[in-house]
Amino acid sequence: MTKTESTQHRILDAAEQLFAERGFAETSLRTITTRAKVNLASVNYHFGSKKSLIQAVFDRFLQDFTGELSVELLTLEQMKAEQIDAEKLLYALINPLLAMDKKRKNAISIFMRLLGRAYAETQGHLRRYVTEKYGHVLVRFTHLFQKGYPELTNDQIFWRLHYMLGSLIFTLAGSDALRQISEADFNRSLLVEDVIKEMIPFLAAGMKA
Amino acid sequence: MTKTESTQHRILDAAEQLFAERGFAETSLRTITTRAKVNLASVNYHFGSKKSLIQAVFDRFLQDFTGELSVELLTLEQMKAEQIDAEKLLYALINPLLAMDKKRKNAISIFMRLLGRAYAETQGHLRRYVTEKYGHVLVRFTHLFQKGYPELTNDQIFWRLHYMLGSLIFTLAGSDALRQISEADFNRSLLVEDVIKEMIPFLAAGMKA
DNA sequence: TCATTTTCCAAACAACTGTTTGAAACATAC
DNA sequence: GTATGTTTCAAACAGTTGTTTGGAAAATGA
Repeated sequence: MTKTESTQHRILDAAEQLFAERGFAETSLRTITTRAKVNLASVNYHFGSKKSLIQAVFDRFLQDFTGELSVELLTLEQMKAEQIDAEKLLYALINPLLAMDKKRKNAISIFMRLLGRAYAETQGHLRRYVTEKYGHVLVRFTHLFQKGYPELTNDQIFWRLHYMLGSLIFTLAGSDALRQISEADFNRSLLVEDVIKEMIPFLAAGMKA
Repeated sequence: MTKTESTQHRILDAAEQLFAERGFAETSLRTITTRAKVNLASVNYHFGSKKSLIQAVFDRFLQDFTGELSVELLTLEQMKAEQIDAEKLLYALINPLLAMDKKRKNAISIFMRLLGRAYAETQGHLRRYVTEKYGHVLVRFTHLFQKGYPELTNDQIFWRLHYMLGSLIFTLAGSDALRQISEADFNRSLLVEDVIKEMIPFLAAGMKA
């Protein structure tokens, strides 16, 4: 148990945490390799470059997430249009997230932060990489949304999807910090799952509006 | 007309645009001073440091925004509880934004990008600076929300406010890019105002849920 | 006009960045 | 054992970063 992990694994673990905390440009390879307790040169040896390391971090998360999301979408795709509603669509996104969080501590927060940073990367390398490699799953989600709510125009679907993602990413990315604020102000503790469950009615109401 | 602006003004203009586009760490002082057509040393001369320059950029935006927001809140604060609803609260935020956008081109997109980046700054220097200096306006907004919807718990108010901000910031920060996607996919042009008006029913429904 | 303060500017500074190198250490197979 | 391929490591590389410096230029006030 807790065997010494491989160098690549250790680098990925340290990198994803530091990238989520500080951002890509603000995290130097020396910080990563120090935390991972590996030699500086091993990043370039195993991953080629810092850019490739960033992509590798995303790949590990997104393969896991999109895999589970695809299963959720498959069951929804077999339903009739009347059976599809906003809540079911939301849970198709949230269930894979919660599953990730069970396997790895703070996975949701880290993952959402990374997504937020990828989105902020307006120069777009990373955003393009992510959408080109994993965009097809989002397209399937969009089609289910249209199927469940045929009275909405394509534009409305498109934008409401982004409003929803905005709430999700923004809130869950900051859930650590926000939870602390909430605990200080209202003197009660909150779990990520509680925060998410609080979101469902808000988002569902908006999607149906 | 179009007199040569002061050095500080030119630096602020170049900086806010570049910070919004690329981020703080990704934007060097040399890039800023080149675009502003001023000497490199003038940033440290006029602002002291890069960090102070970032704060100055935020100050210029936030003084403008919170000033106008405060006026909107004042009229709401004179209303009876029954008159306050989600739509009015949303317009209290949105009207100052639209006013800014009229004065300065793409101001909404730039402003929201900056806010998103400040929020992502989890180390927190900037976030703390912003909340400490301008947080009281947000507190007034929260109180109005509570007044209008007394059936909601403090927790619900707190979180729904953040869901709303997430949608707003996320969507409007990327509105340039998203508008392009939307125009390509659905072959119709959109204005920022249209995007915002699309958001109102979504957000209002969620807040009332 | 002269004296004083403010602003500008080219050059240099030390610190840090991602990446490369070549040899050492290790592992694997024969 | 030797030979072969893989992985680690300290050191150095060239480039970029924010900041400082000291003198020139401009502006200000008497």
